[in-house]
Amino acid sequence: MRWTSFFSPTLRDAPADAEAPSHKLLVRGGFIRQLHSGHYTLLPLAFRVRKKIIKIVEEEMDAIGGQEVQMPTLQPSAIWKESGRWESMGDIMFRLEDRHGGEAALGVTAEEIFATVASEVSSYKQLPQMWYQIHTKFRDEPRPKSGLLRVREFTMKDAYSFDLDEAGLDTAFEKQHQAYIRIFNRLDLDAIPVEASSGNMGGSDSIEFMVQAPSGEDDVMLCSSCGYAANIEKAISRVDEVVDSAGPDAPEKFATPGIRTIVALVDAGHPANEQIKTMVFVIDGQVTLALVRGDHFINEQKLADATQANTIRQARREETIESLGAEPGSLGAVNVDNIPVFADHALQGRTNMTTGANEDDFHFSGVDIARDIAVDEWMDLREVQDGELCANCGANLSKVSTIESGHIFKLGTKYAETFGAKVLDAEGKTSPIVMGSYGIGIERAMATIVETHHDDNGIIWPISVAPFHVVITVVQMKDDKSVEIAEAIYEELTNNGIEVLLDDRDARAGVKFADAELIGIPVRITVGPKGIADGVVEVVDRRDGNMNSIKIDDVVFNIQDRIR
RNA sequence: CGGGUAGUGGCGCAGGUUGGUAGCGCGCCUCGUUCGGGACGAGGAGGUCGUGGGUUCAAAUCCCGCCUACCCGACCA
Repeated sequence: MRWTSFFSPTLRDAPADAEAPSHKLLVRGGFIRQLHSGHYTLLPLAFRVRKKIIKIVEEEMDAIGGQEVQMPTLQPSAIWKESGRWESMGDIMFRLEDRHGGEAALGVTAEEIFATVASEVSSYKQLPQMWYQIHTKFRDEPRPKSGLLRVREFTMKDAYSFDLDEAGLDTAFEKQHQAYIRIFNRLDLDAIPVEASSGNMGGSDSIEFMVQAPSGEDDVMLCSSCGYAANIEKAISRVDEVVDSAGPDAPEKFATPGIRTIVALVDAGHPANEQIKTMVFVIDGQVTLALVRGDHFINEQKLADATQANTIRQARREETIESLGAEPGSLGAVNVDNIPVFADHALQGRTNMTTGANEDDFHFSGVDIARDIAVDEWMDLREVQDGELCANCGANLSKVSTIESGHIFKLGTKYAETFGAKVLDAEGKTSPIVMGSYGIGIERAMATIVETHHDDNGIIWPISVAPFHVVITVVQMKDDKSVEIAEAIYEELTNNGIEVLLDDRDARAGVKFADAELIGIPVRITVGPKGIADGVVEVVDRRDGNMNSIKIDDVVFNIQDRIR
């Protein structure tokens, strides 16, 4: 490709509203342009990178027996209603009506459709199966941001496995896990597999592949000593024990005028770890209390997971007042029996604690949880904090910000049962197919690579996904000899299957160098009169800037060697 | 959804409080001189000032509504 006929509108300045490095560089480099919030046009450069990522993903999926298919993106509401996710997907789903008033949605993910197709499998002899597609997904994110990192329309590789039993699922899951490791290696992404919450996918185990980056939105707890790694929505740690002093025979109400927070109550002589923090949620329409220790923090996803909630939100002030009779700040679970109460494990067996009295400006002290609070269920609700101790080995946990690059789920039989995907086993018994689901966001992977592969001058693509392998910079377009040699090298490299961008623009060398570095081509060949006089061209490595003078006759071999 | 900021040529911005018919840098086009790290000179092209309404002789500027984008939050009970 010749630069003069290639569309790559580079900019000197990044748009003012870009924040993340990948956002700035992809816009500046002429890879992408925004159409509106969360929707981007992929220009030729980005499209080339996307294609390469897709190819790698396809090769690794095919290598573990994946069969590529394509499902419709416009989907009828019926299948989503059957699985219950027409409700539980909530506002994330783009919904629309056709001319007959039929409800439909744009695909967010495709478990329902794949399970529907899998209902044609009727014998265990046809299993296992593994199907995947690379297709557009639509998600009406509450807040698209950071260029390609969080968008509303994107390409996703979603794979689905179908097995006779749990053991088969384990095998498929492990194959995917290994394939993911290979994919991220080839993308040069240092992805850490972590234990994760399954969200509203349902199912048991799930593993996320997380890439550390400052612009990441997901927090992960890592143990440097034993390797424990978990999403903060799932992570656990050692809890420091508190020894309670003996309390009274019954809770004692006391006045706390103006005291509305844990901190204020600490100032009044009640240590935070001797308080009960009471939060009010509405879970699937039901007002519910969630309790954690005063110095702990609740993780809402943990509550959602533990209660298998479809929808969960914090209660509005009016709802709180109506159901408990007091304003936030004076809430508690003592004597509450008409509302479900869920409590964090760290509160189990605690006595002589302080909590709100459900009466404005009053609290209880001397609360014995077992005696005074009707806990309906104990669960893990506490969010691990940076620096807490690893539950496995006791070393320090550190909290790192990461980008979720892949997620694999063991789904179990939920979708198969709903959509009648069942087979007869060897004994002639009917059994539901056991499914797994495995996703990678293609454009997010692209942006993540930029997040982790750039310097002050621009992007540094790994060879495996670079839009071109080589850029030939002709320093002096007016120098016929330079042009002639550049053309010859261009032709020979191209004939050898190497992707070359020939910078034949009549621009100053500085401009050409800067653009080549900005768009991040891994290898640059500089052809100019200075080198030609000595019979050489310069070959520069984008990563380290190292420059080698190479004899013109040797340059093709040299390049082949580099990009192998 | 809540809070904040901002919409003026392709990109970055000024102008606005004090209304008078739009400007700067970069980029783009032409010519010339230059030419190994974002050149210089001369001459050009390009803007319904987000949008609808209002006030006024006159609105980018003042007033009201709406739209859009970005940032923070949507845990501190």
